[in-house]
Order: sequence, then C-alpha cells, then structure tokens
Amino acid sequence: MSTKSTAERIIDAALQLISAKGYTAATTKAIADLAGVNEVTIFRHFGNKRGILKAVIEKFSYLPLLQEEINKNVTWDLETDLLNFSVKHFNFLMSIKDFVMIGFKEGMQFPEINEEIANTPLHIKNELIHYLQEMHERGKVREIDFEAAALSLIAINVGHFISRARLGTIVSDIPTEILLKTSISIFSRGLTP
Amino acid sequence: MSTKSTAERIIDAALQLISAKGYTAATTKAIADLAGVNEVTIFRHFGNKRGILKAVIEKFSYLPLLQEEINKNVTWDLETDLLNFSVKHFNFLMSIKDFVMIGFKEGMQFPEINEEIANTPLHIKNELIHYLQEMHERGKVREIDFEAAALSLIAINVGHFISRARLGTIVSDIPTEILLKTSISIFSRGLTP
DNA sequence: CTAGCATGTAAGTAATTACTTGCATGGGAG
DNA sequence: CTCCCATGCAAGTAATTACTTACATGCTAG
Repeated sequence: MSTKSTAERIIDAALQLISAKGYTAATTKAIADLAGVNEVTIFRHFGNKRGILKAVIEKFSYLPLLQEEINKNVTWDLETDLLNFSVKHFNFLMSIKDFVMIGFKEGMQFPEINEEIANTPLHIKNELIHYLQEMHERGKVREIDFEAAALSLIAINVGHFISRARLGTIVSDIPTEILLKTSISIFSRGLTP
Repeated sequence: MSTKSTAERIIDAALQLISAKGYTAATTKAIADLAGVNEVTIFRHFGNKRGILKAVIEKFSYLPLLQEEINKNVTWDLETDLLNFSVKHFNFLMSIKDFVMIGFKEGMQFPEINEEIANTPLHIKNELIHYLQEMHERGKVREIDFEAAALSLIAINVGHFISRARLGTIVSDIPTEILLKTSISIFSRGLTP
C-alpha cells in the first residue's frame, strides 16, 4: 500500500487524470478508482468536484520558487549562467508537467490556474532582466531590450518543453541536453558585445 | 444571416467551443446553439460527435503549408531571412490558434490531432536545416548542430506564441513585433561566425 | 407546379455524472 | 475495553448527454 494520506492520493489521481483528459472528462468515479478510494470519500474530503481542483492548485502554489534556486551559483560567465538557468528552468517545467498541462487545458475556464501558471515566468523574467542589466554594466552583454531578451530566453525553454512534453520525439530525438546547450550557445553568443 | 454552409457553421462552432472548453465539455447542444442550428442537424451531417472533431481536423489538414511560403523571399541575409521566417511562423500559429489549442487539450486522447500538429514543425525544421546548411557553406553561419539550431528557432516562436495566446499580456505587454525582432537579432548574431 | 432535399420541431431513451443519505466496520486513542 | 473517526458499501436522485425516430415545413431545381 501507499504511505500517502487519502487526501493526497485523491489529489494525485486527480492531477493525473485531469492533466490527461481534462477536467470534465476526469470523472469523480475515475479519480476515486485511480486513488483506490470510494467515490464518497472524495466528497467527504473536498465537498464537490471543484474542491479537488482547488486542492490541486493549492498544492502547486506552495512550490519552492525556482526563482531562489536560480540566483545561486551565479558565475558571471554568460554562457555558464544561462545554461545553468536553462537546465533548471526546463527541469522545473518537466517536474510540474502535469500541472502545466492542466493549465493549458483548463486555464481559460478556471482563471485561478492561469494566474498560478503566469506567476513563474513573471518572477523569472524579472530575475533575468536584473541579471542581464548587471552583466551589461560589467560589459559582458551588449545594449539590447533586456525584457525582450529575457522573454526570448524563457520562450526557448518553454518551446523545448512543450515540444518534448507534448510531442515526445516525433519532431526530433536529439537529447535534451544537447538541445539546451546549443540554444544557449547561440543565445549567449548573440548577447555578447 | 451568414453565407456559410450549415456544415461549415457547425465546424466553426465546434472549433471555437472545443478549443475553449475541451472536447468533452463542448456539448453537441452547445455547438448546435452557437452554430444557430438544430441539434439533430449535427448528427445528420456528421453521424456522431467524433464526426465533428474528424471534420475539424480535416479542415486543417489541407492548410496551405507554411513551408512553401517560407522558401520565397530568401535574401541570404541571415537576420532578414530569419525575421521573415519568424514573423510568418508566428502569424501562422496565431491564424490556427484555436486548432493548436485543441491540439494541446485533446492531442493525448485523439492521436490524429497530434500527428497533424507535429506535421508543421517537422517540415519547417527540415527547411530550416537546409537553409542553415546552405548559409554555412556560404560562410554566413558558423559550425553548429543545425538541427538543434533549427529546433531552437522554432521553440522561440512557439514559446512566444504560447505566451501570447495563453497568457495574453499578463507576463509582458511588449509588442509582438519588438519581441520577435529582438529574438531574431540575438539569435542571428549568435549564429554568425 | 411539384418533387425532393435540407432543416426544424417534438418527444423520447439509455447511459452517465455529480452528489446525497444511511448504515456498517475497523483501527487507533484514551 | 470503548468510543470515535475515517472510510467502505449500497442505494438512490436529478440533471445532463449523445443520439434516435417520426413528422412537419420550406426552398429549389426541373
């Protein structure tokens, strides 16, 4: 048996099913079955179906922010730092893949999810802008629109993530490591004065 | 009244609703209402609900491939060509936004959609690789993993598209034009020998 | 004008879904 | 041991959903 609490097992099951099939198609019965729990237990814990989703969102709102992790290990060597960031960002997205997929599927219907999802890029963007400005002052990054540059870097990672998470190796089977390395090699060279 | 045929109006309504709420939540009744058509008419046209989705997918399988458009207007100036591609790619994605969203939502459940969606990046990737190789031979692009570079360029555009299509201006309100211009400015400089 | 074809209207059906209620049970805390 | 709390089980309900059938109506081509 699992060591997880009943509520946790329900949340995990809901996360899986909603991310795979969407909120409407993920029936309470299916969630209960996957969690190995009686259907009534769900309602006793969360009141109604929306309650499960609310709990799922809450679970991800306390995520240790990627932001803090990023600031560590700054070497002030552009390519090293950007690659470090890129790998962390990519792995972070992969680790919350199911939640991100729910965001794509249900963000329009449940705005709370969108806000939660938008939170991360917003913070990251600001960190990156700050970093790029500092690097510019150190003469290691050329004059450029820092916000647009930060957004572009985020876009690369998100793009790679989407491609891998949604299409697997249909489009390409290049190892992710090489993909990120090449991206950053090009990007950091493009930023250098 | 609309000049569109009944079938077309149903397909358009389904496209809107499924992209907004997902396949399961997009009721045949709701689709019929939005199309301004009686619910039975849907079944007379498409047999069953799956039939509507099939028709939606078919509608997008005959898209004039972006691929051909890209090859036009090649100037063999790196930044000019890449920006031209980037803008076209981004606008293409925006023009089929609803279909892309359906792909995100239902791709796992209806693999036909995924195949259709993966088609575009696959073709584009090959065109880009070809272009980069040629540019390399002309001494205008440095030695690099061309496939990874092509995928990265696609990733930037997809990333920007996702951000704009899903989060609007929550993350940033920089005009798309400037965003793409900056991306390409960095990227093309990063590719230059 | 008329025949036929596309569509609307009305009514219904079987299955599913979110959710409720009442009762049984078992394991852990006092 | 006993009490209680979480959970299981059984049964049910109102609403919704995909889909069907039968019939009426109106526009268009011949």
